Amino acid sequence: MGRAPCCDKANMKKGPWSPEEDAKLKEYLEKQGTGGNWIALPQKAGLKRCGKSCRLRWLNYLRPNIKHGEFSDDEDRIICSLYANIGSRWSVIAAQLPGRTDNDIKNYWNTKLKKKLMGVMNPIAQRKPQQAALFSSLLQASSLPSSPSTLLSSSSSSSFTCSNNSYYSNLARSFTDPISFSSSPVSTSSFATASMLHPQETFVGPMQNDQVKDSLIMFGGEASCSSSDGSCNNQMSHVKEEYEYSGGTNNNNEQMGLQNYPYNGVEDGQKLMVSSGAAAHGVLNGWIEKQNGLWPGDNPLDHSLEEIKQLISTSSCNSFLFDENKTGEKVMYY
DNA sequence: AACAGAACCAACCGCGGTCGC
DNA sequence: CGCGACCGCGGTTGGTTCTGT
Repeated sequence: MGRAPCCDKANMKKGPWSPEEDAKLKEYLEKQGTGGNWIALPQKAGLKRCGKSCRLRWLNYLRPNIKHGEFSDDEDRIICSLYANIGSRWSVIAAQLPGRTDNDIKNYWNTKLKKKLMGVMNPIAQRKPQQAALFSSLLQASSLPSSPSTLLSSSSSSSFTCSNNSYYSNLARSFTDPISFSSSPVSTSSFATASMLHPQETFVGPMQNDQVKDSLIMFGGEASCSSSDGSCNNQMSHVKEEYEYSGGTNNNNEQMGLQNYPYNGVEDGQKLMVSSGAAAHGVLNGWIEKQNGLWPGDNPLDHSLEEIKQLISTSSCNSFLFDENKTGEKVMYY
């Protein structure tokens, strides 16, 4: 019954690997391979290490063609784009970056890239042009549609799936308090909702009340999606309610067409809050403002979605496929 | 120069899915 | 079919290095 015990942990060495151990492991793996069994490997290789530890050491450090050091701008964009799409699935992201390990990318994201992005968010509210441009670039790198209305009008209500909705909430999570969201499940359970804030509504967040002007539009992650097929139709009612609350008009149809949702009518100077569900608890994330008819991601000088796709498609791994039919935007499968 | 705090990153831990018995 | 080991993943920890005072 069952397999043999894994390893005697009491006799296993832990902590940093010595050069001698590295050499032993590398030599063994280059000659013998894993043999499909990491657990038995350390004994065969003469190492007092757990098989899991050996595997990790090999994958993250000893494996050939591992790339260490600075991440390039293109790598940054790919990471941002994929994180916005699929969340913290580091192994999947790593598959798009040859030579990078999931651990490496995870560390890079947690220690540098996330801060880089978060550092951009506050100045956005303060309208510092240079950083706003960077934010714009990152939004575009994240395959953000040219405007919220693009996202919304491209989806019929019945096909308003989590794949679409995770898009904003995952992006929002990129900018949000890691304590609040780092442990949140990713794309399939998150949902971006939207609401028009009533001008008189009390609003607690980083912005001062006097900054909250008429017709603020809020995007935010919302409760988890419970349906087994990944669809979030139950959440549509939430959107609908908030829309009704906002005083807007809708067609009273259960399958309210999202094109009726008032993002198309957003005017210059109105702001979009990229946020998460925790906004209700006072955790906000940042603001983007429509100016001259454009959202930050509209800058025609920025990388297009096609360029991002190209970047990804020309990388070594072809496990990703864009499903153009589902959203016309950015649902990815692997 | 010494210390404190921040940043970095390798390694560990625990969980969920898979598979062998 | 059920149990339990194995595998791979993402989150977290803790030691080391860097930076500022």
